[in-house]
Amino acid sequence: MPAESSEPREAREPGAPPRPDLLAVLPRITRLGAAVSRGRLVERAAEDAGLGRDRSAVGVLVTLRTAGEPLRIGEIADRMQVVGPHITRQVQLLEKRDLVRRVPDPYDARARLIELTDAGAEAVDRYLASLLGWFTDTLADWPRQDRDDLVRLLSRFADDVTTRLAETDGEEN
Amino acid sequence: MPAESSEPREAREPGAPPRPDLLAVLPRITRLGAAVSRGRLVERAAEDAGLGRDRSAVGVLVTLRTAGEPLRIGEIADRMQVVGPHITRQVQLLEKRDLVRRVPDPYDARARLIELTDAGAEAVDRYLASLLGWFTDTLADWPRQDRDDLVRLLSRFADDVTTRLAETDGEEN
DNA sequence: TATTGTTATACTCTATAACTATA
DNA sequence: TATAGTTATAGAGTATAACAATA
Repeated sequence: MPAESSEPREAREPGAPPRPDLLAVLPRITRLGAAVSRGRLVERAAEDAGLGRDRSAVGVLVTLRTAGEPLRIGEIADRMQVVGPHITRQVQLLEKRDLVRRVPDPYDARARLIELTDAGAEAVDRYLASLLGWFTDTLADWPRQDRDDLVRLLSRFADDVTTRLAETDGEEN
Repeated sequence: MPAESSEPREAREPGAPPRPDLLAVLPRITRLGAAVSRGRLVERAAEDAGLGRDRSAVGVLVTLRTAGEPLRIGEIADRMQVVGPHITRQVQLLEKRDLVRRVPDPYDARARLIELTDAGAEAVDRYLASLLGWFTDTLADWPRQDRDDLVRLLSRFADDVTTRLAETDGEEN
């Protein structure tokens, strides 16, 4: 690993050329995002799990599954970073397919809690097993240390970016 | 690989069961992707650089910039992983704004090469400096070793996933 | 006949606006 | 009056189909 010398941060003026390694990462990340979000991997995992082709609806199920408890419409929307009406429609479709159900919120009669049915929980578990299995297989040849480092650093990176992004977006108004 | 395709999917039996830390990474990555792709960070960087709000068009400019040379419509589409007609329209819009121009392809009269104008090159450089600067700032507090590891591992991960995804998508047809 | 690109059209995902019911 | 959710509508981004020109 060549520990090339580069100057510490903060020496960044507008218009200054970005670091070459960052510039090289950008197209890779973009391609990765496009391949996963528009490619057939996710779609096929969803179909194999009996979830059909609706990516947004799958997102709702995964959100409920990782939450581990019933959530309100607004909470799902927040976690998925989309607006409420979008979730309303997805939940309606999922309800028709008996993958989720609505139960009253004991603390607020305006709201309903969205809950996975048994069928929904089983389907989303099959989906996650398939998808995560694919990534596990992809990383199978990596040294354990590298895998652990990737998971650790990527998690921290995602958290840092999300946090800073929320601040940045907020202070603009 | 003649690949008996009666059971190509769901080839996930032995190997490695999905690890819990992977399950924890998934929502983070999803949120990161949503925040970057739908949030205001990219949009604002593009506006500051004088590129307007059109994300796809910005993608075309970045693709040309990182390629370092004029590209054909089909080549841009391949690199962005979208279909040709989409690029045709983006390039038409960019041409109207004098950010790119078309020049004849000396080797094939059917094709044109798409080339950044000076104005286009300057704008995309401002955009990239702004965007990458934001990420550099976000990583500013990280230990040097962690930053280097992240860039290295994330690049390799993106390459591995993209490669394997291309194989997987391909063998399905 | 195959390939490059364009035109026209349709679909998916998500947002905004206006509204209802409860707090 | 403010909040949770719904209905209806609009927009951005991308795909598919049919076609033109050149190889």
